[in-house]
Amino acid sequence: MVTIGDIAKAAGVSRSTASYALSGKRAISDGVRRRVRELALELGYTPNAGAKALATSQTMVVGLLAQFFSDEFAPAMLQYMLGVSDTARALGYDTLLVTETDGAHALTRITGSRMVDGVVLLNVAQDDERVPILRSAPQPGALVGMPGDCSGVDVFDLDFEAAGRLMVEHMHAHGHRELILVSQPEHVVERGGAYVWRLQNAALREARERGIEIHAVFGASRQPEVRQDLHGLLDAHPAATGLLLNNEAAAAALPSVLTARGLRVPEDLSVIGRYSDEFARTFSLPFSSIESAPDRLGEQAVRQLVRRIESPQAREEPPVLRLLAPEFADRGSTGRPPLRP
Amino acid sequence: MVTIGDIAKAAGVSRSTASYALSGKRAISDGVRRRVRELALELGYTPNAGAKALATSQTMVVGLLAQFFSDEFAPAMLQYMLGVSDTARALGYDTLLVTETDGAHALTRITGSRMVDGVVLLNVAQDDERVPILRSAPQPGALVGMPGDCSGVDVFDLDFEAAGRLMVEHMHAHGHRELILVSQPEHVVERGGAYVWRLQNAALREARERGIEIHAVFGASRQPEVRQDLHGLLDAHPAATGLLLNNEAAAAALPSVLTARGLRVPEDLSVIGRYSDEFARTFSLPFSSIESAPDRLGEQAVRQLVRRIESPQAREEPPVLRLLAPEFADRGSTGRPPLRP
DNA sequence: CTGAAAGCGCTTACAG
DNA sequence: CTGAAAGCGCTTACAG
Repeated sequence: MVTIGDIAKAAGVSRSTASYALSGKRAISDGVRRRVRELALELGYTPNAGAKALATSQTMVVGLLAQFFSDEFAPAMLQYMLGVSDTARALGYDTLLVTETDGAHALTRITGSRMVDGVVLLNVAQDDERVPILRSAPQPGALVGMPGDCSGVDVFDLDFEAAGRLMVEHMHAHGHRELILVSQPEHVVERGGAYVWRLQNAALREARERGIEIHAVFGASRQPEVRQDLHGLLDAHPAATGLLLNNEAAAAALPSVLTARGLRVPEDLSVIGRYSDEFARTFSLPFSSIESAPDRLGEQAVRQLVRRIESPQAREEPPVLRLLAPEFADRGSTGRPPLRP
Repeated sequence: MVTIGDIAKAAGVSRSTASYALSGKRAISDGVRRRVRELALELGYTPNAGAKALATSQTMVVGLLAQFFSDEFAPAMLQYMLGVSDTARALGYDTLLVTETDGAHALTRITGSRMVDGVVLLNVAQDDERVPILRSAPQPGALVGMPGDCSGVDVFDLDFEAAGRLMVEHMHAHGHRELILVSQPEHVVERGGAYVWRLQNAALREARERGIEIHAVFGASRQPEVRQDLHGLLDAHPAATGLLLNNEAAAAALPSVLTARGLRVPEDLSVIGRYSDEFARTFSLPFSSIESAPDRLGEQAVRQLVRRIESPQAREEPPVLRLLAPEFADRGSTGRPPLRP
C-alpha cells in the first residue's frame, strides 16, 4: 500500500509538506505542489480512510438505518434509500446501510464506534426506540418520518394531514358524498406508524365539515389478502363513489380488483392514492395520487444532516421539522360520481 | 469520548492489559478481566472503528455496489441488497452501500482508501468495467452475475442456461409446440446483460431439439410500453400456446393484459416466468416461475467473500464459479395447450 | 515556504 | 500474568 510517506520520499519533501500539497491547506511552492500531486497520481495514492478518520474525527460516511417489516410493502422503501445514498454521495459522503432488525442496537454500534458522521433514520415510528439513542449520540441525526417527540433531531415528512384534507376536498369538489379510505394495516399503526392516523383523522374532520361520509378501514399490506379486503369493502359500501388509498399494496392490487368487478375509473368510481410517481410507473397505476416524494424527503434529510455535520454554527441551530406540502399528481382518476338509479 | 485509556486508568491497569482483557487474546487474571469488562460496560466504551481499522487493517465492512439503470426494473434489486446486507451483518460485517452511476470510480475509491475488507458487485455485465478494477484491488471480491472473464473473482449466478432448458422442457411435457419468449429489453443486452443470451440461446437449442417453435423477442422494461409489447406479441402469434418471460416488468404487466384479452391461465395460455417468490407475492403474480433466488445468491456471495477475508488459505484458493440450479415454483400456470378448431 | 514532532485510539510483538 | 513501547497512516499546531 502506498502511503503519504512514500509520496513524500519520492518527492524529496517531508510528510507534512506532502500532506499540505495535497490538501491545499497551506501555501506550498508551485514546483513542490505539482511534483507531489503528479507523484500521488502516478503511484496511485489514496489516503487511508481509517487513518484520516482517526486524525480528523471525520469519516465522510453517513449511516442509513432502514427497517423492513414483513407486513410492510418493501418496494416503496428503495426510493427513500436511493434518495439518501445519491444525495450523500453528491455531497462527498458514502453511505453505511444498516438493515438490522434491531435498529436501536445497530445505531448504538455505529455511532459509538464513530463509523459515521451522522445518521438518517427511515421509517420512523411514533415511539421509536432509535430516536432517544440518536438524540444522545455525539453525531447529528435526521429522520424521515415523524416521531412523537421531535426534540433534538431534524424531522422530514410528508404533511399527511394536509394530504388527508386534500384528498377529501378534491373528492368533494367533484361532488362525491360517500367515500372509502383504506389505510395501512393495523399492525403498522400499532407499531407506531402515526402518519396513518394523521392522514385519517384529518380526512375524517374535513369530511365532517363538508358533510361527507367516510368509511375508514385498515387494509392488508400483502397480496392476496388486500385484494379480498378491497372486494369486501366495495361490497359493503355500494353507495360509496370515491376510494382513497393510504396503502401502497392496496393501490397495486386495485386494477385487477376493478377489472374483476367490471368497474371503470372514473366513470364508476373515483380513486386517489398516496404514493410516489416512480411507484405509479412501476406498478402501472392509472390513479391520481398525492405524491409521497421519497426521493425528495431523503435528499432533504441528508442535506440538512450534512449542514449540521460540516458547520459548527448549524449544529447549534434548533431542530427543524419540515413537512412537505402534498402535491396532487393528476392521472385522471377522479370525476363526477355516477348517477344512481 | 471514552477510550481504552480511560478504561485502563479506571481499572488501574495498562492499556495493553485492558485491550487483552477485552479481546481475550491472551491470558488475563480473572479479577482484572472482570473489572475491565465491567468498567467498559459501565462507561459505555465502544472501540473507535477508525483506530481499530488502522491498527488491524480490518474494517469489518464490506462494500456493496449496486447499479440502477433507468431502463431496468428496480424492485428486483432490493432483494439482492437485503440478501447481502443481512448476511454480512450476521457474519459481523457492516455494509457500505454504493449506488453511484460511475461504479468503476466508486470501486477505486472504496478499495483504494481501505474503507472495506471486500466487495460484492451486483448486476454484473458481460464486459463490466468494475471487474478488472476489483481483480487488481487488494481486497477479495464476489460477483452476483456472470462477467465474460471470471478470473480472479468469485462468481455467483443463476444457471440461466439450465433455466432456459427447464422452461422449454416443461412446456414440451405439457404438449406445447409453439412458444413466445419475452426477454429483457435490448438495452440490457447491449449493456452486457449476458444472462439474457444465456437463457435465450439455451431455450432455442432445447426447442430445436424437441421440434418446438419459439418466437424470441425483447420486451420493454417499463410500463406501459411492455404492456403494448405483450399485446403485440399475442396478436402476432395467435398459434402460440405458451409464454416464457425472462423479464420482470413483463411478468408484472401480464395479468392486466390477460384480463383485457379475456385469456385464462392455463386454459388458454400457459405461462412460466423467471423471478423470485418474493416478487411474485409483491406483484400478486399467479404464474409458475423459475426462482431467481436473489436472497440466496446475495448470501452465498457474502459467505464466500467473508471466507476469503478471514482466512489466508481461503484467499489462495482458485476462484469459484457457482451457478445455482434453477428451481421450478409451481403456481399452476401451465397445462395442456387448448384444442384449436 | 518547509520540517520535525505530537497525537488521534487502537493492537501486538517484546520483555519481564 | 502484566507493562512499556512501537506502530498503523494520517493531520496539524509549533518552530523556524
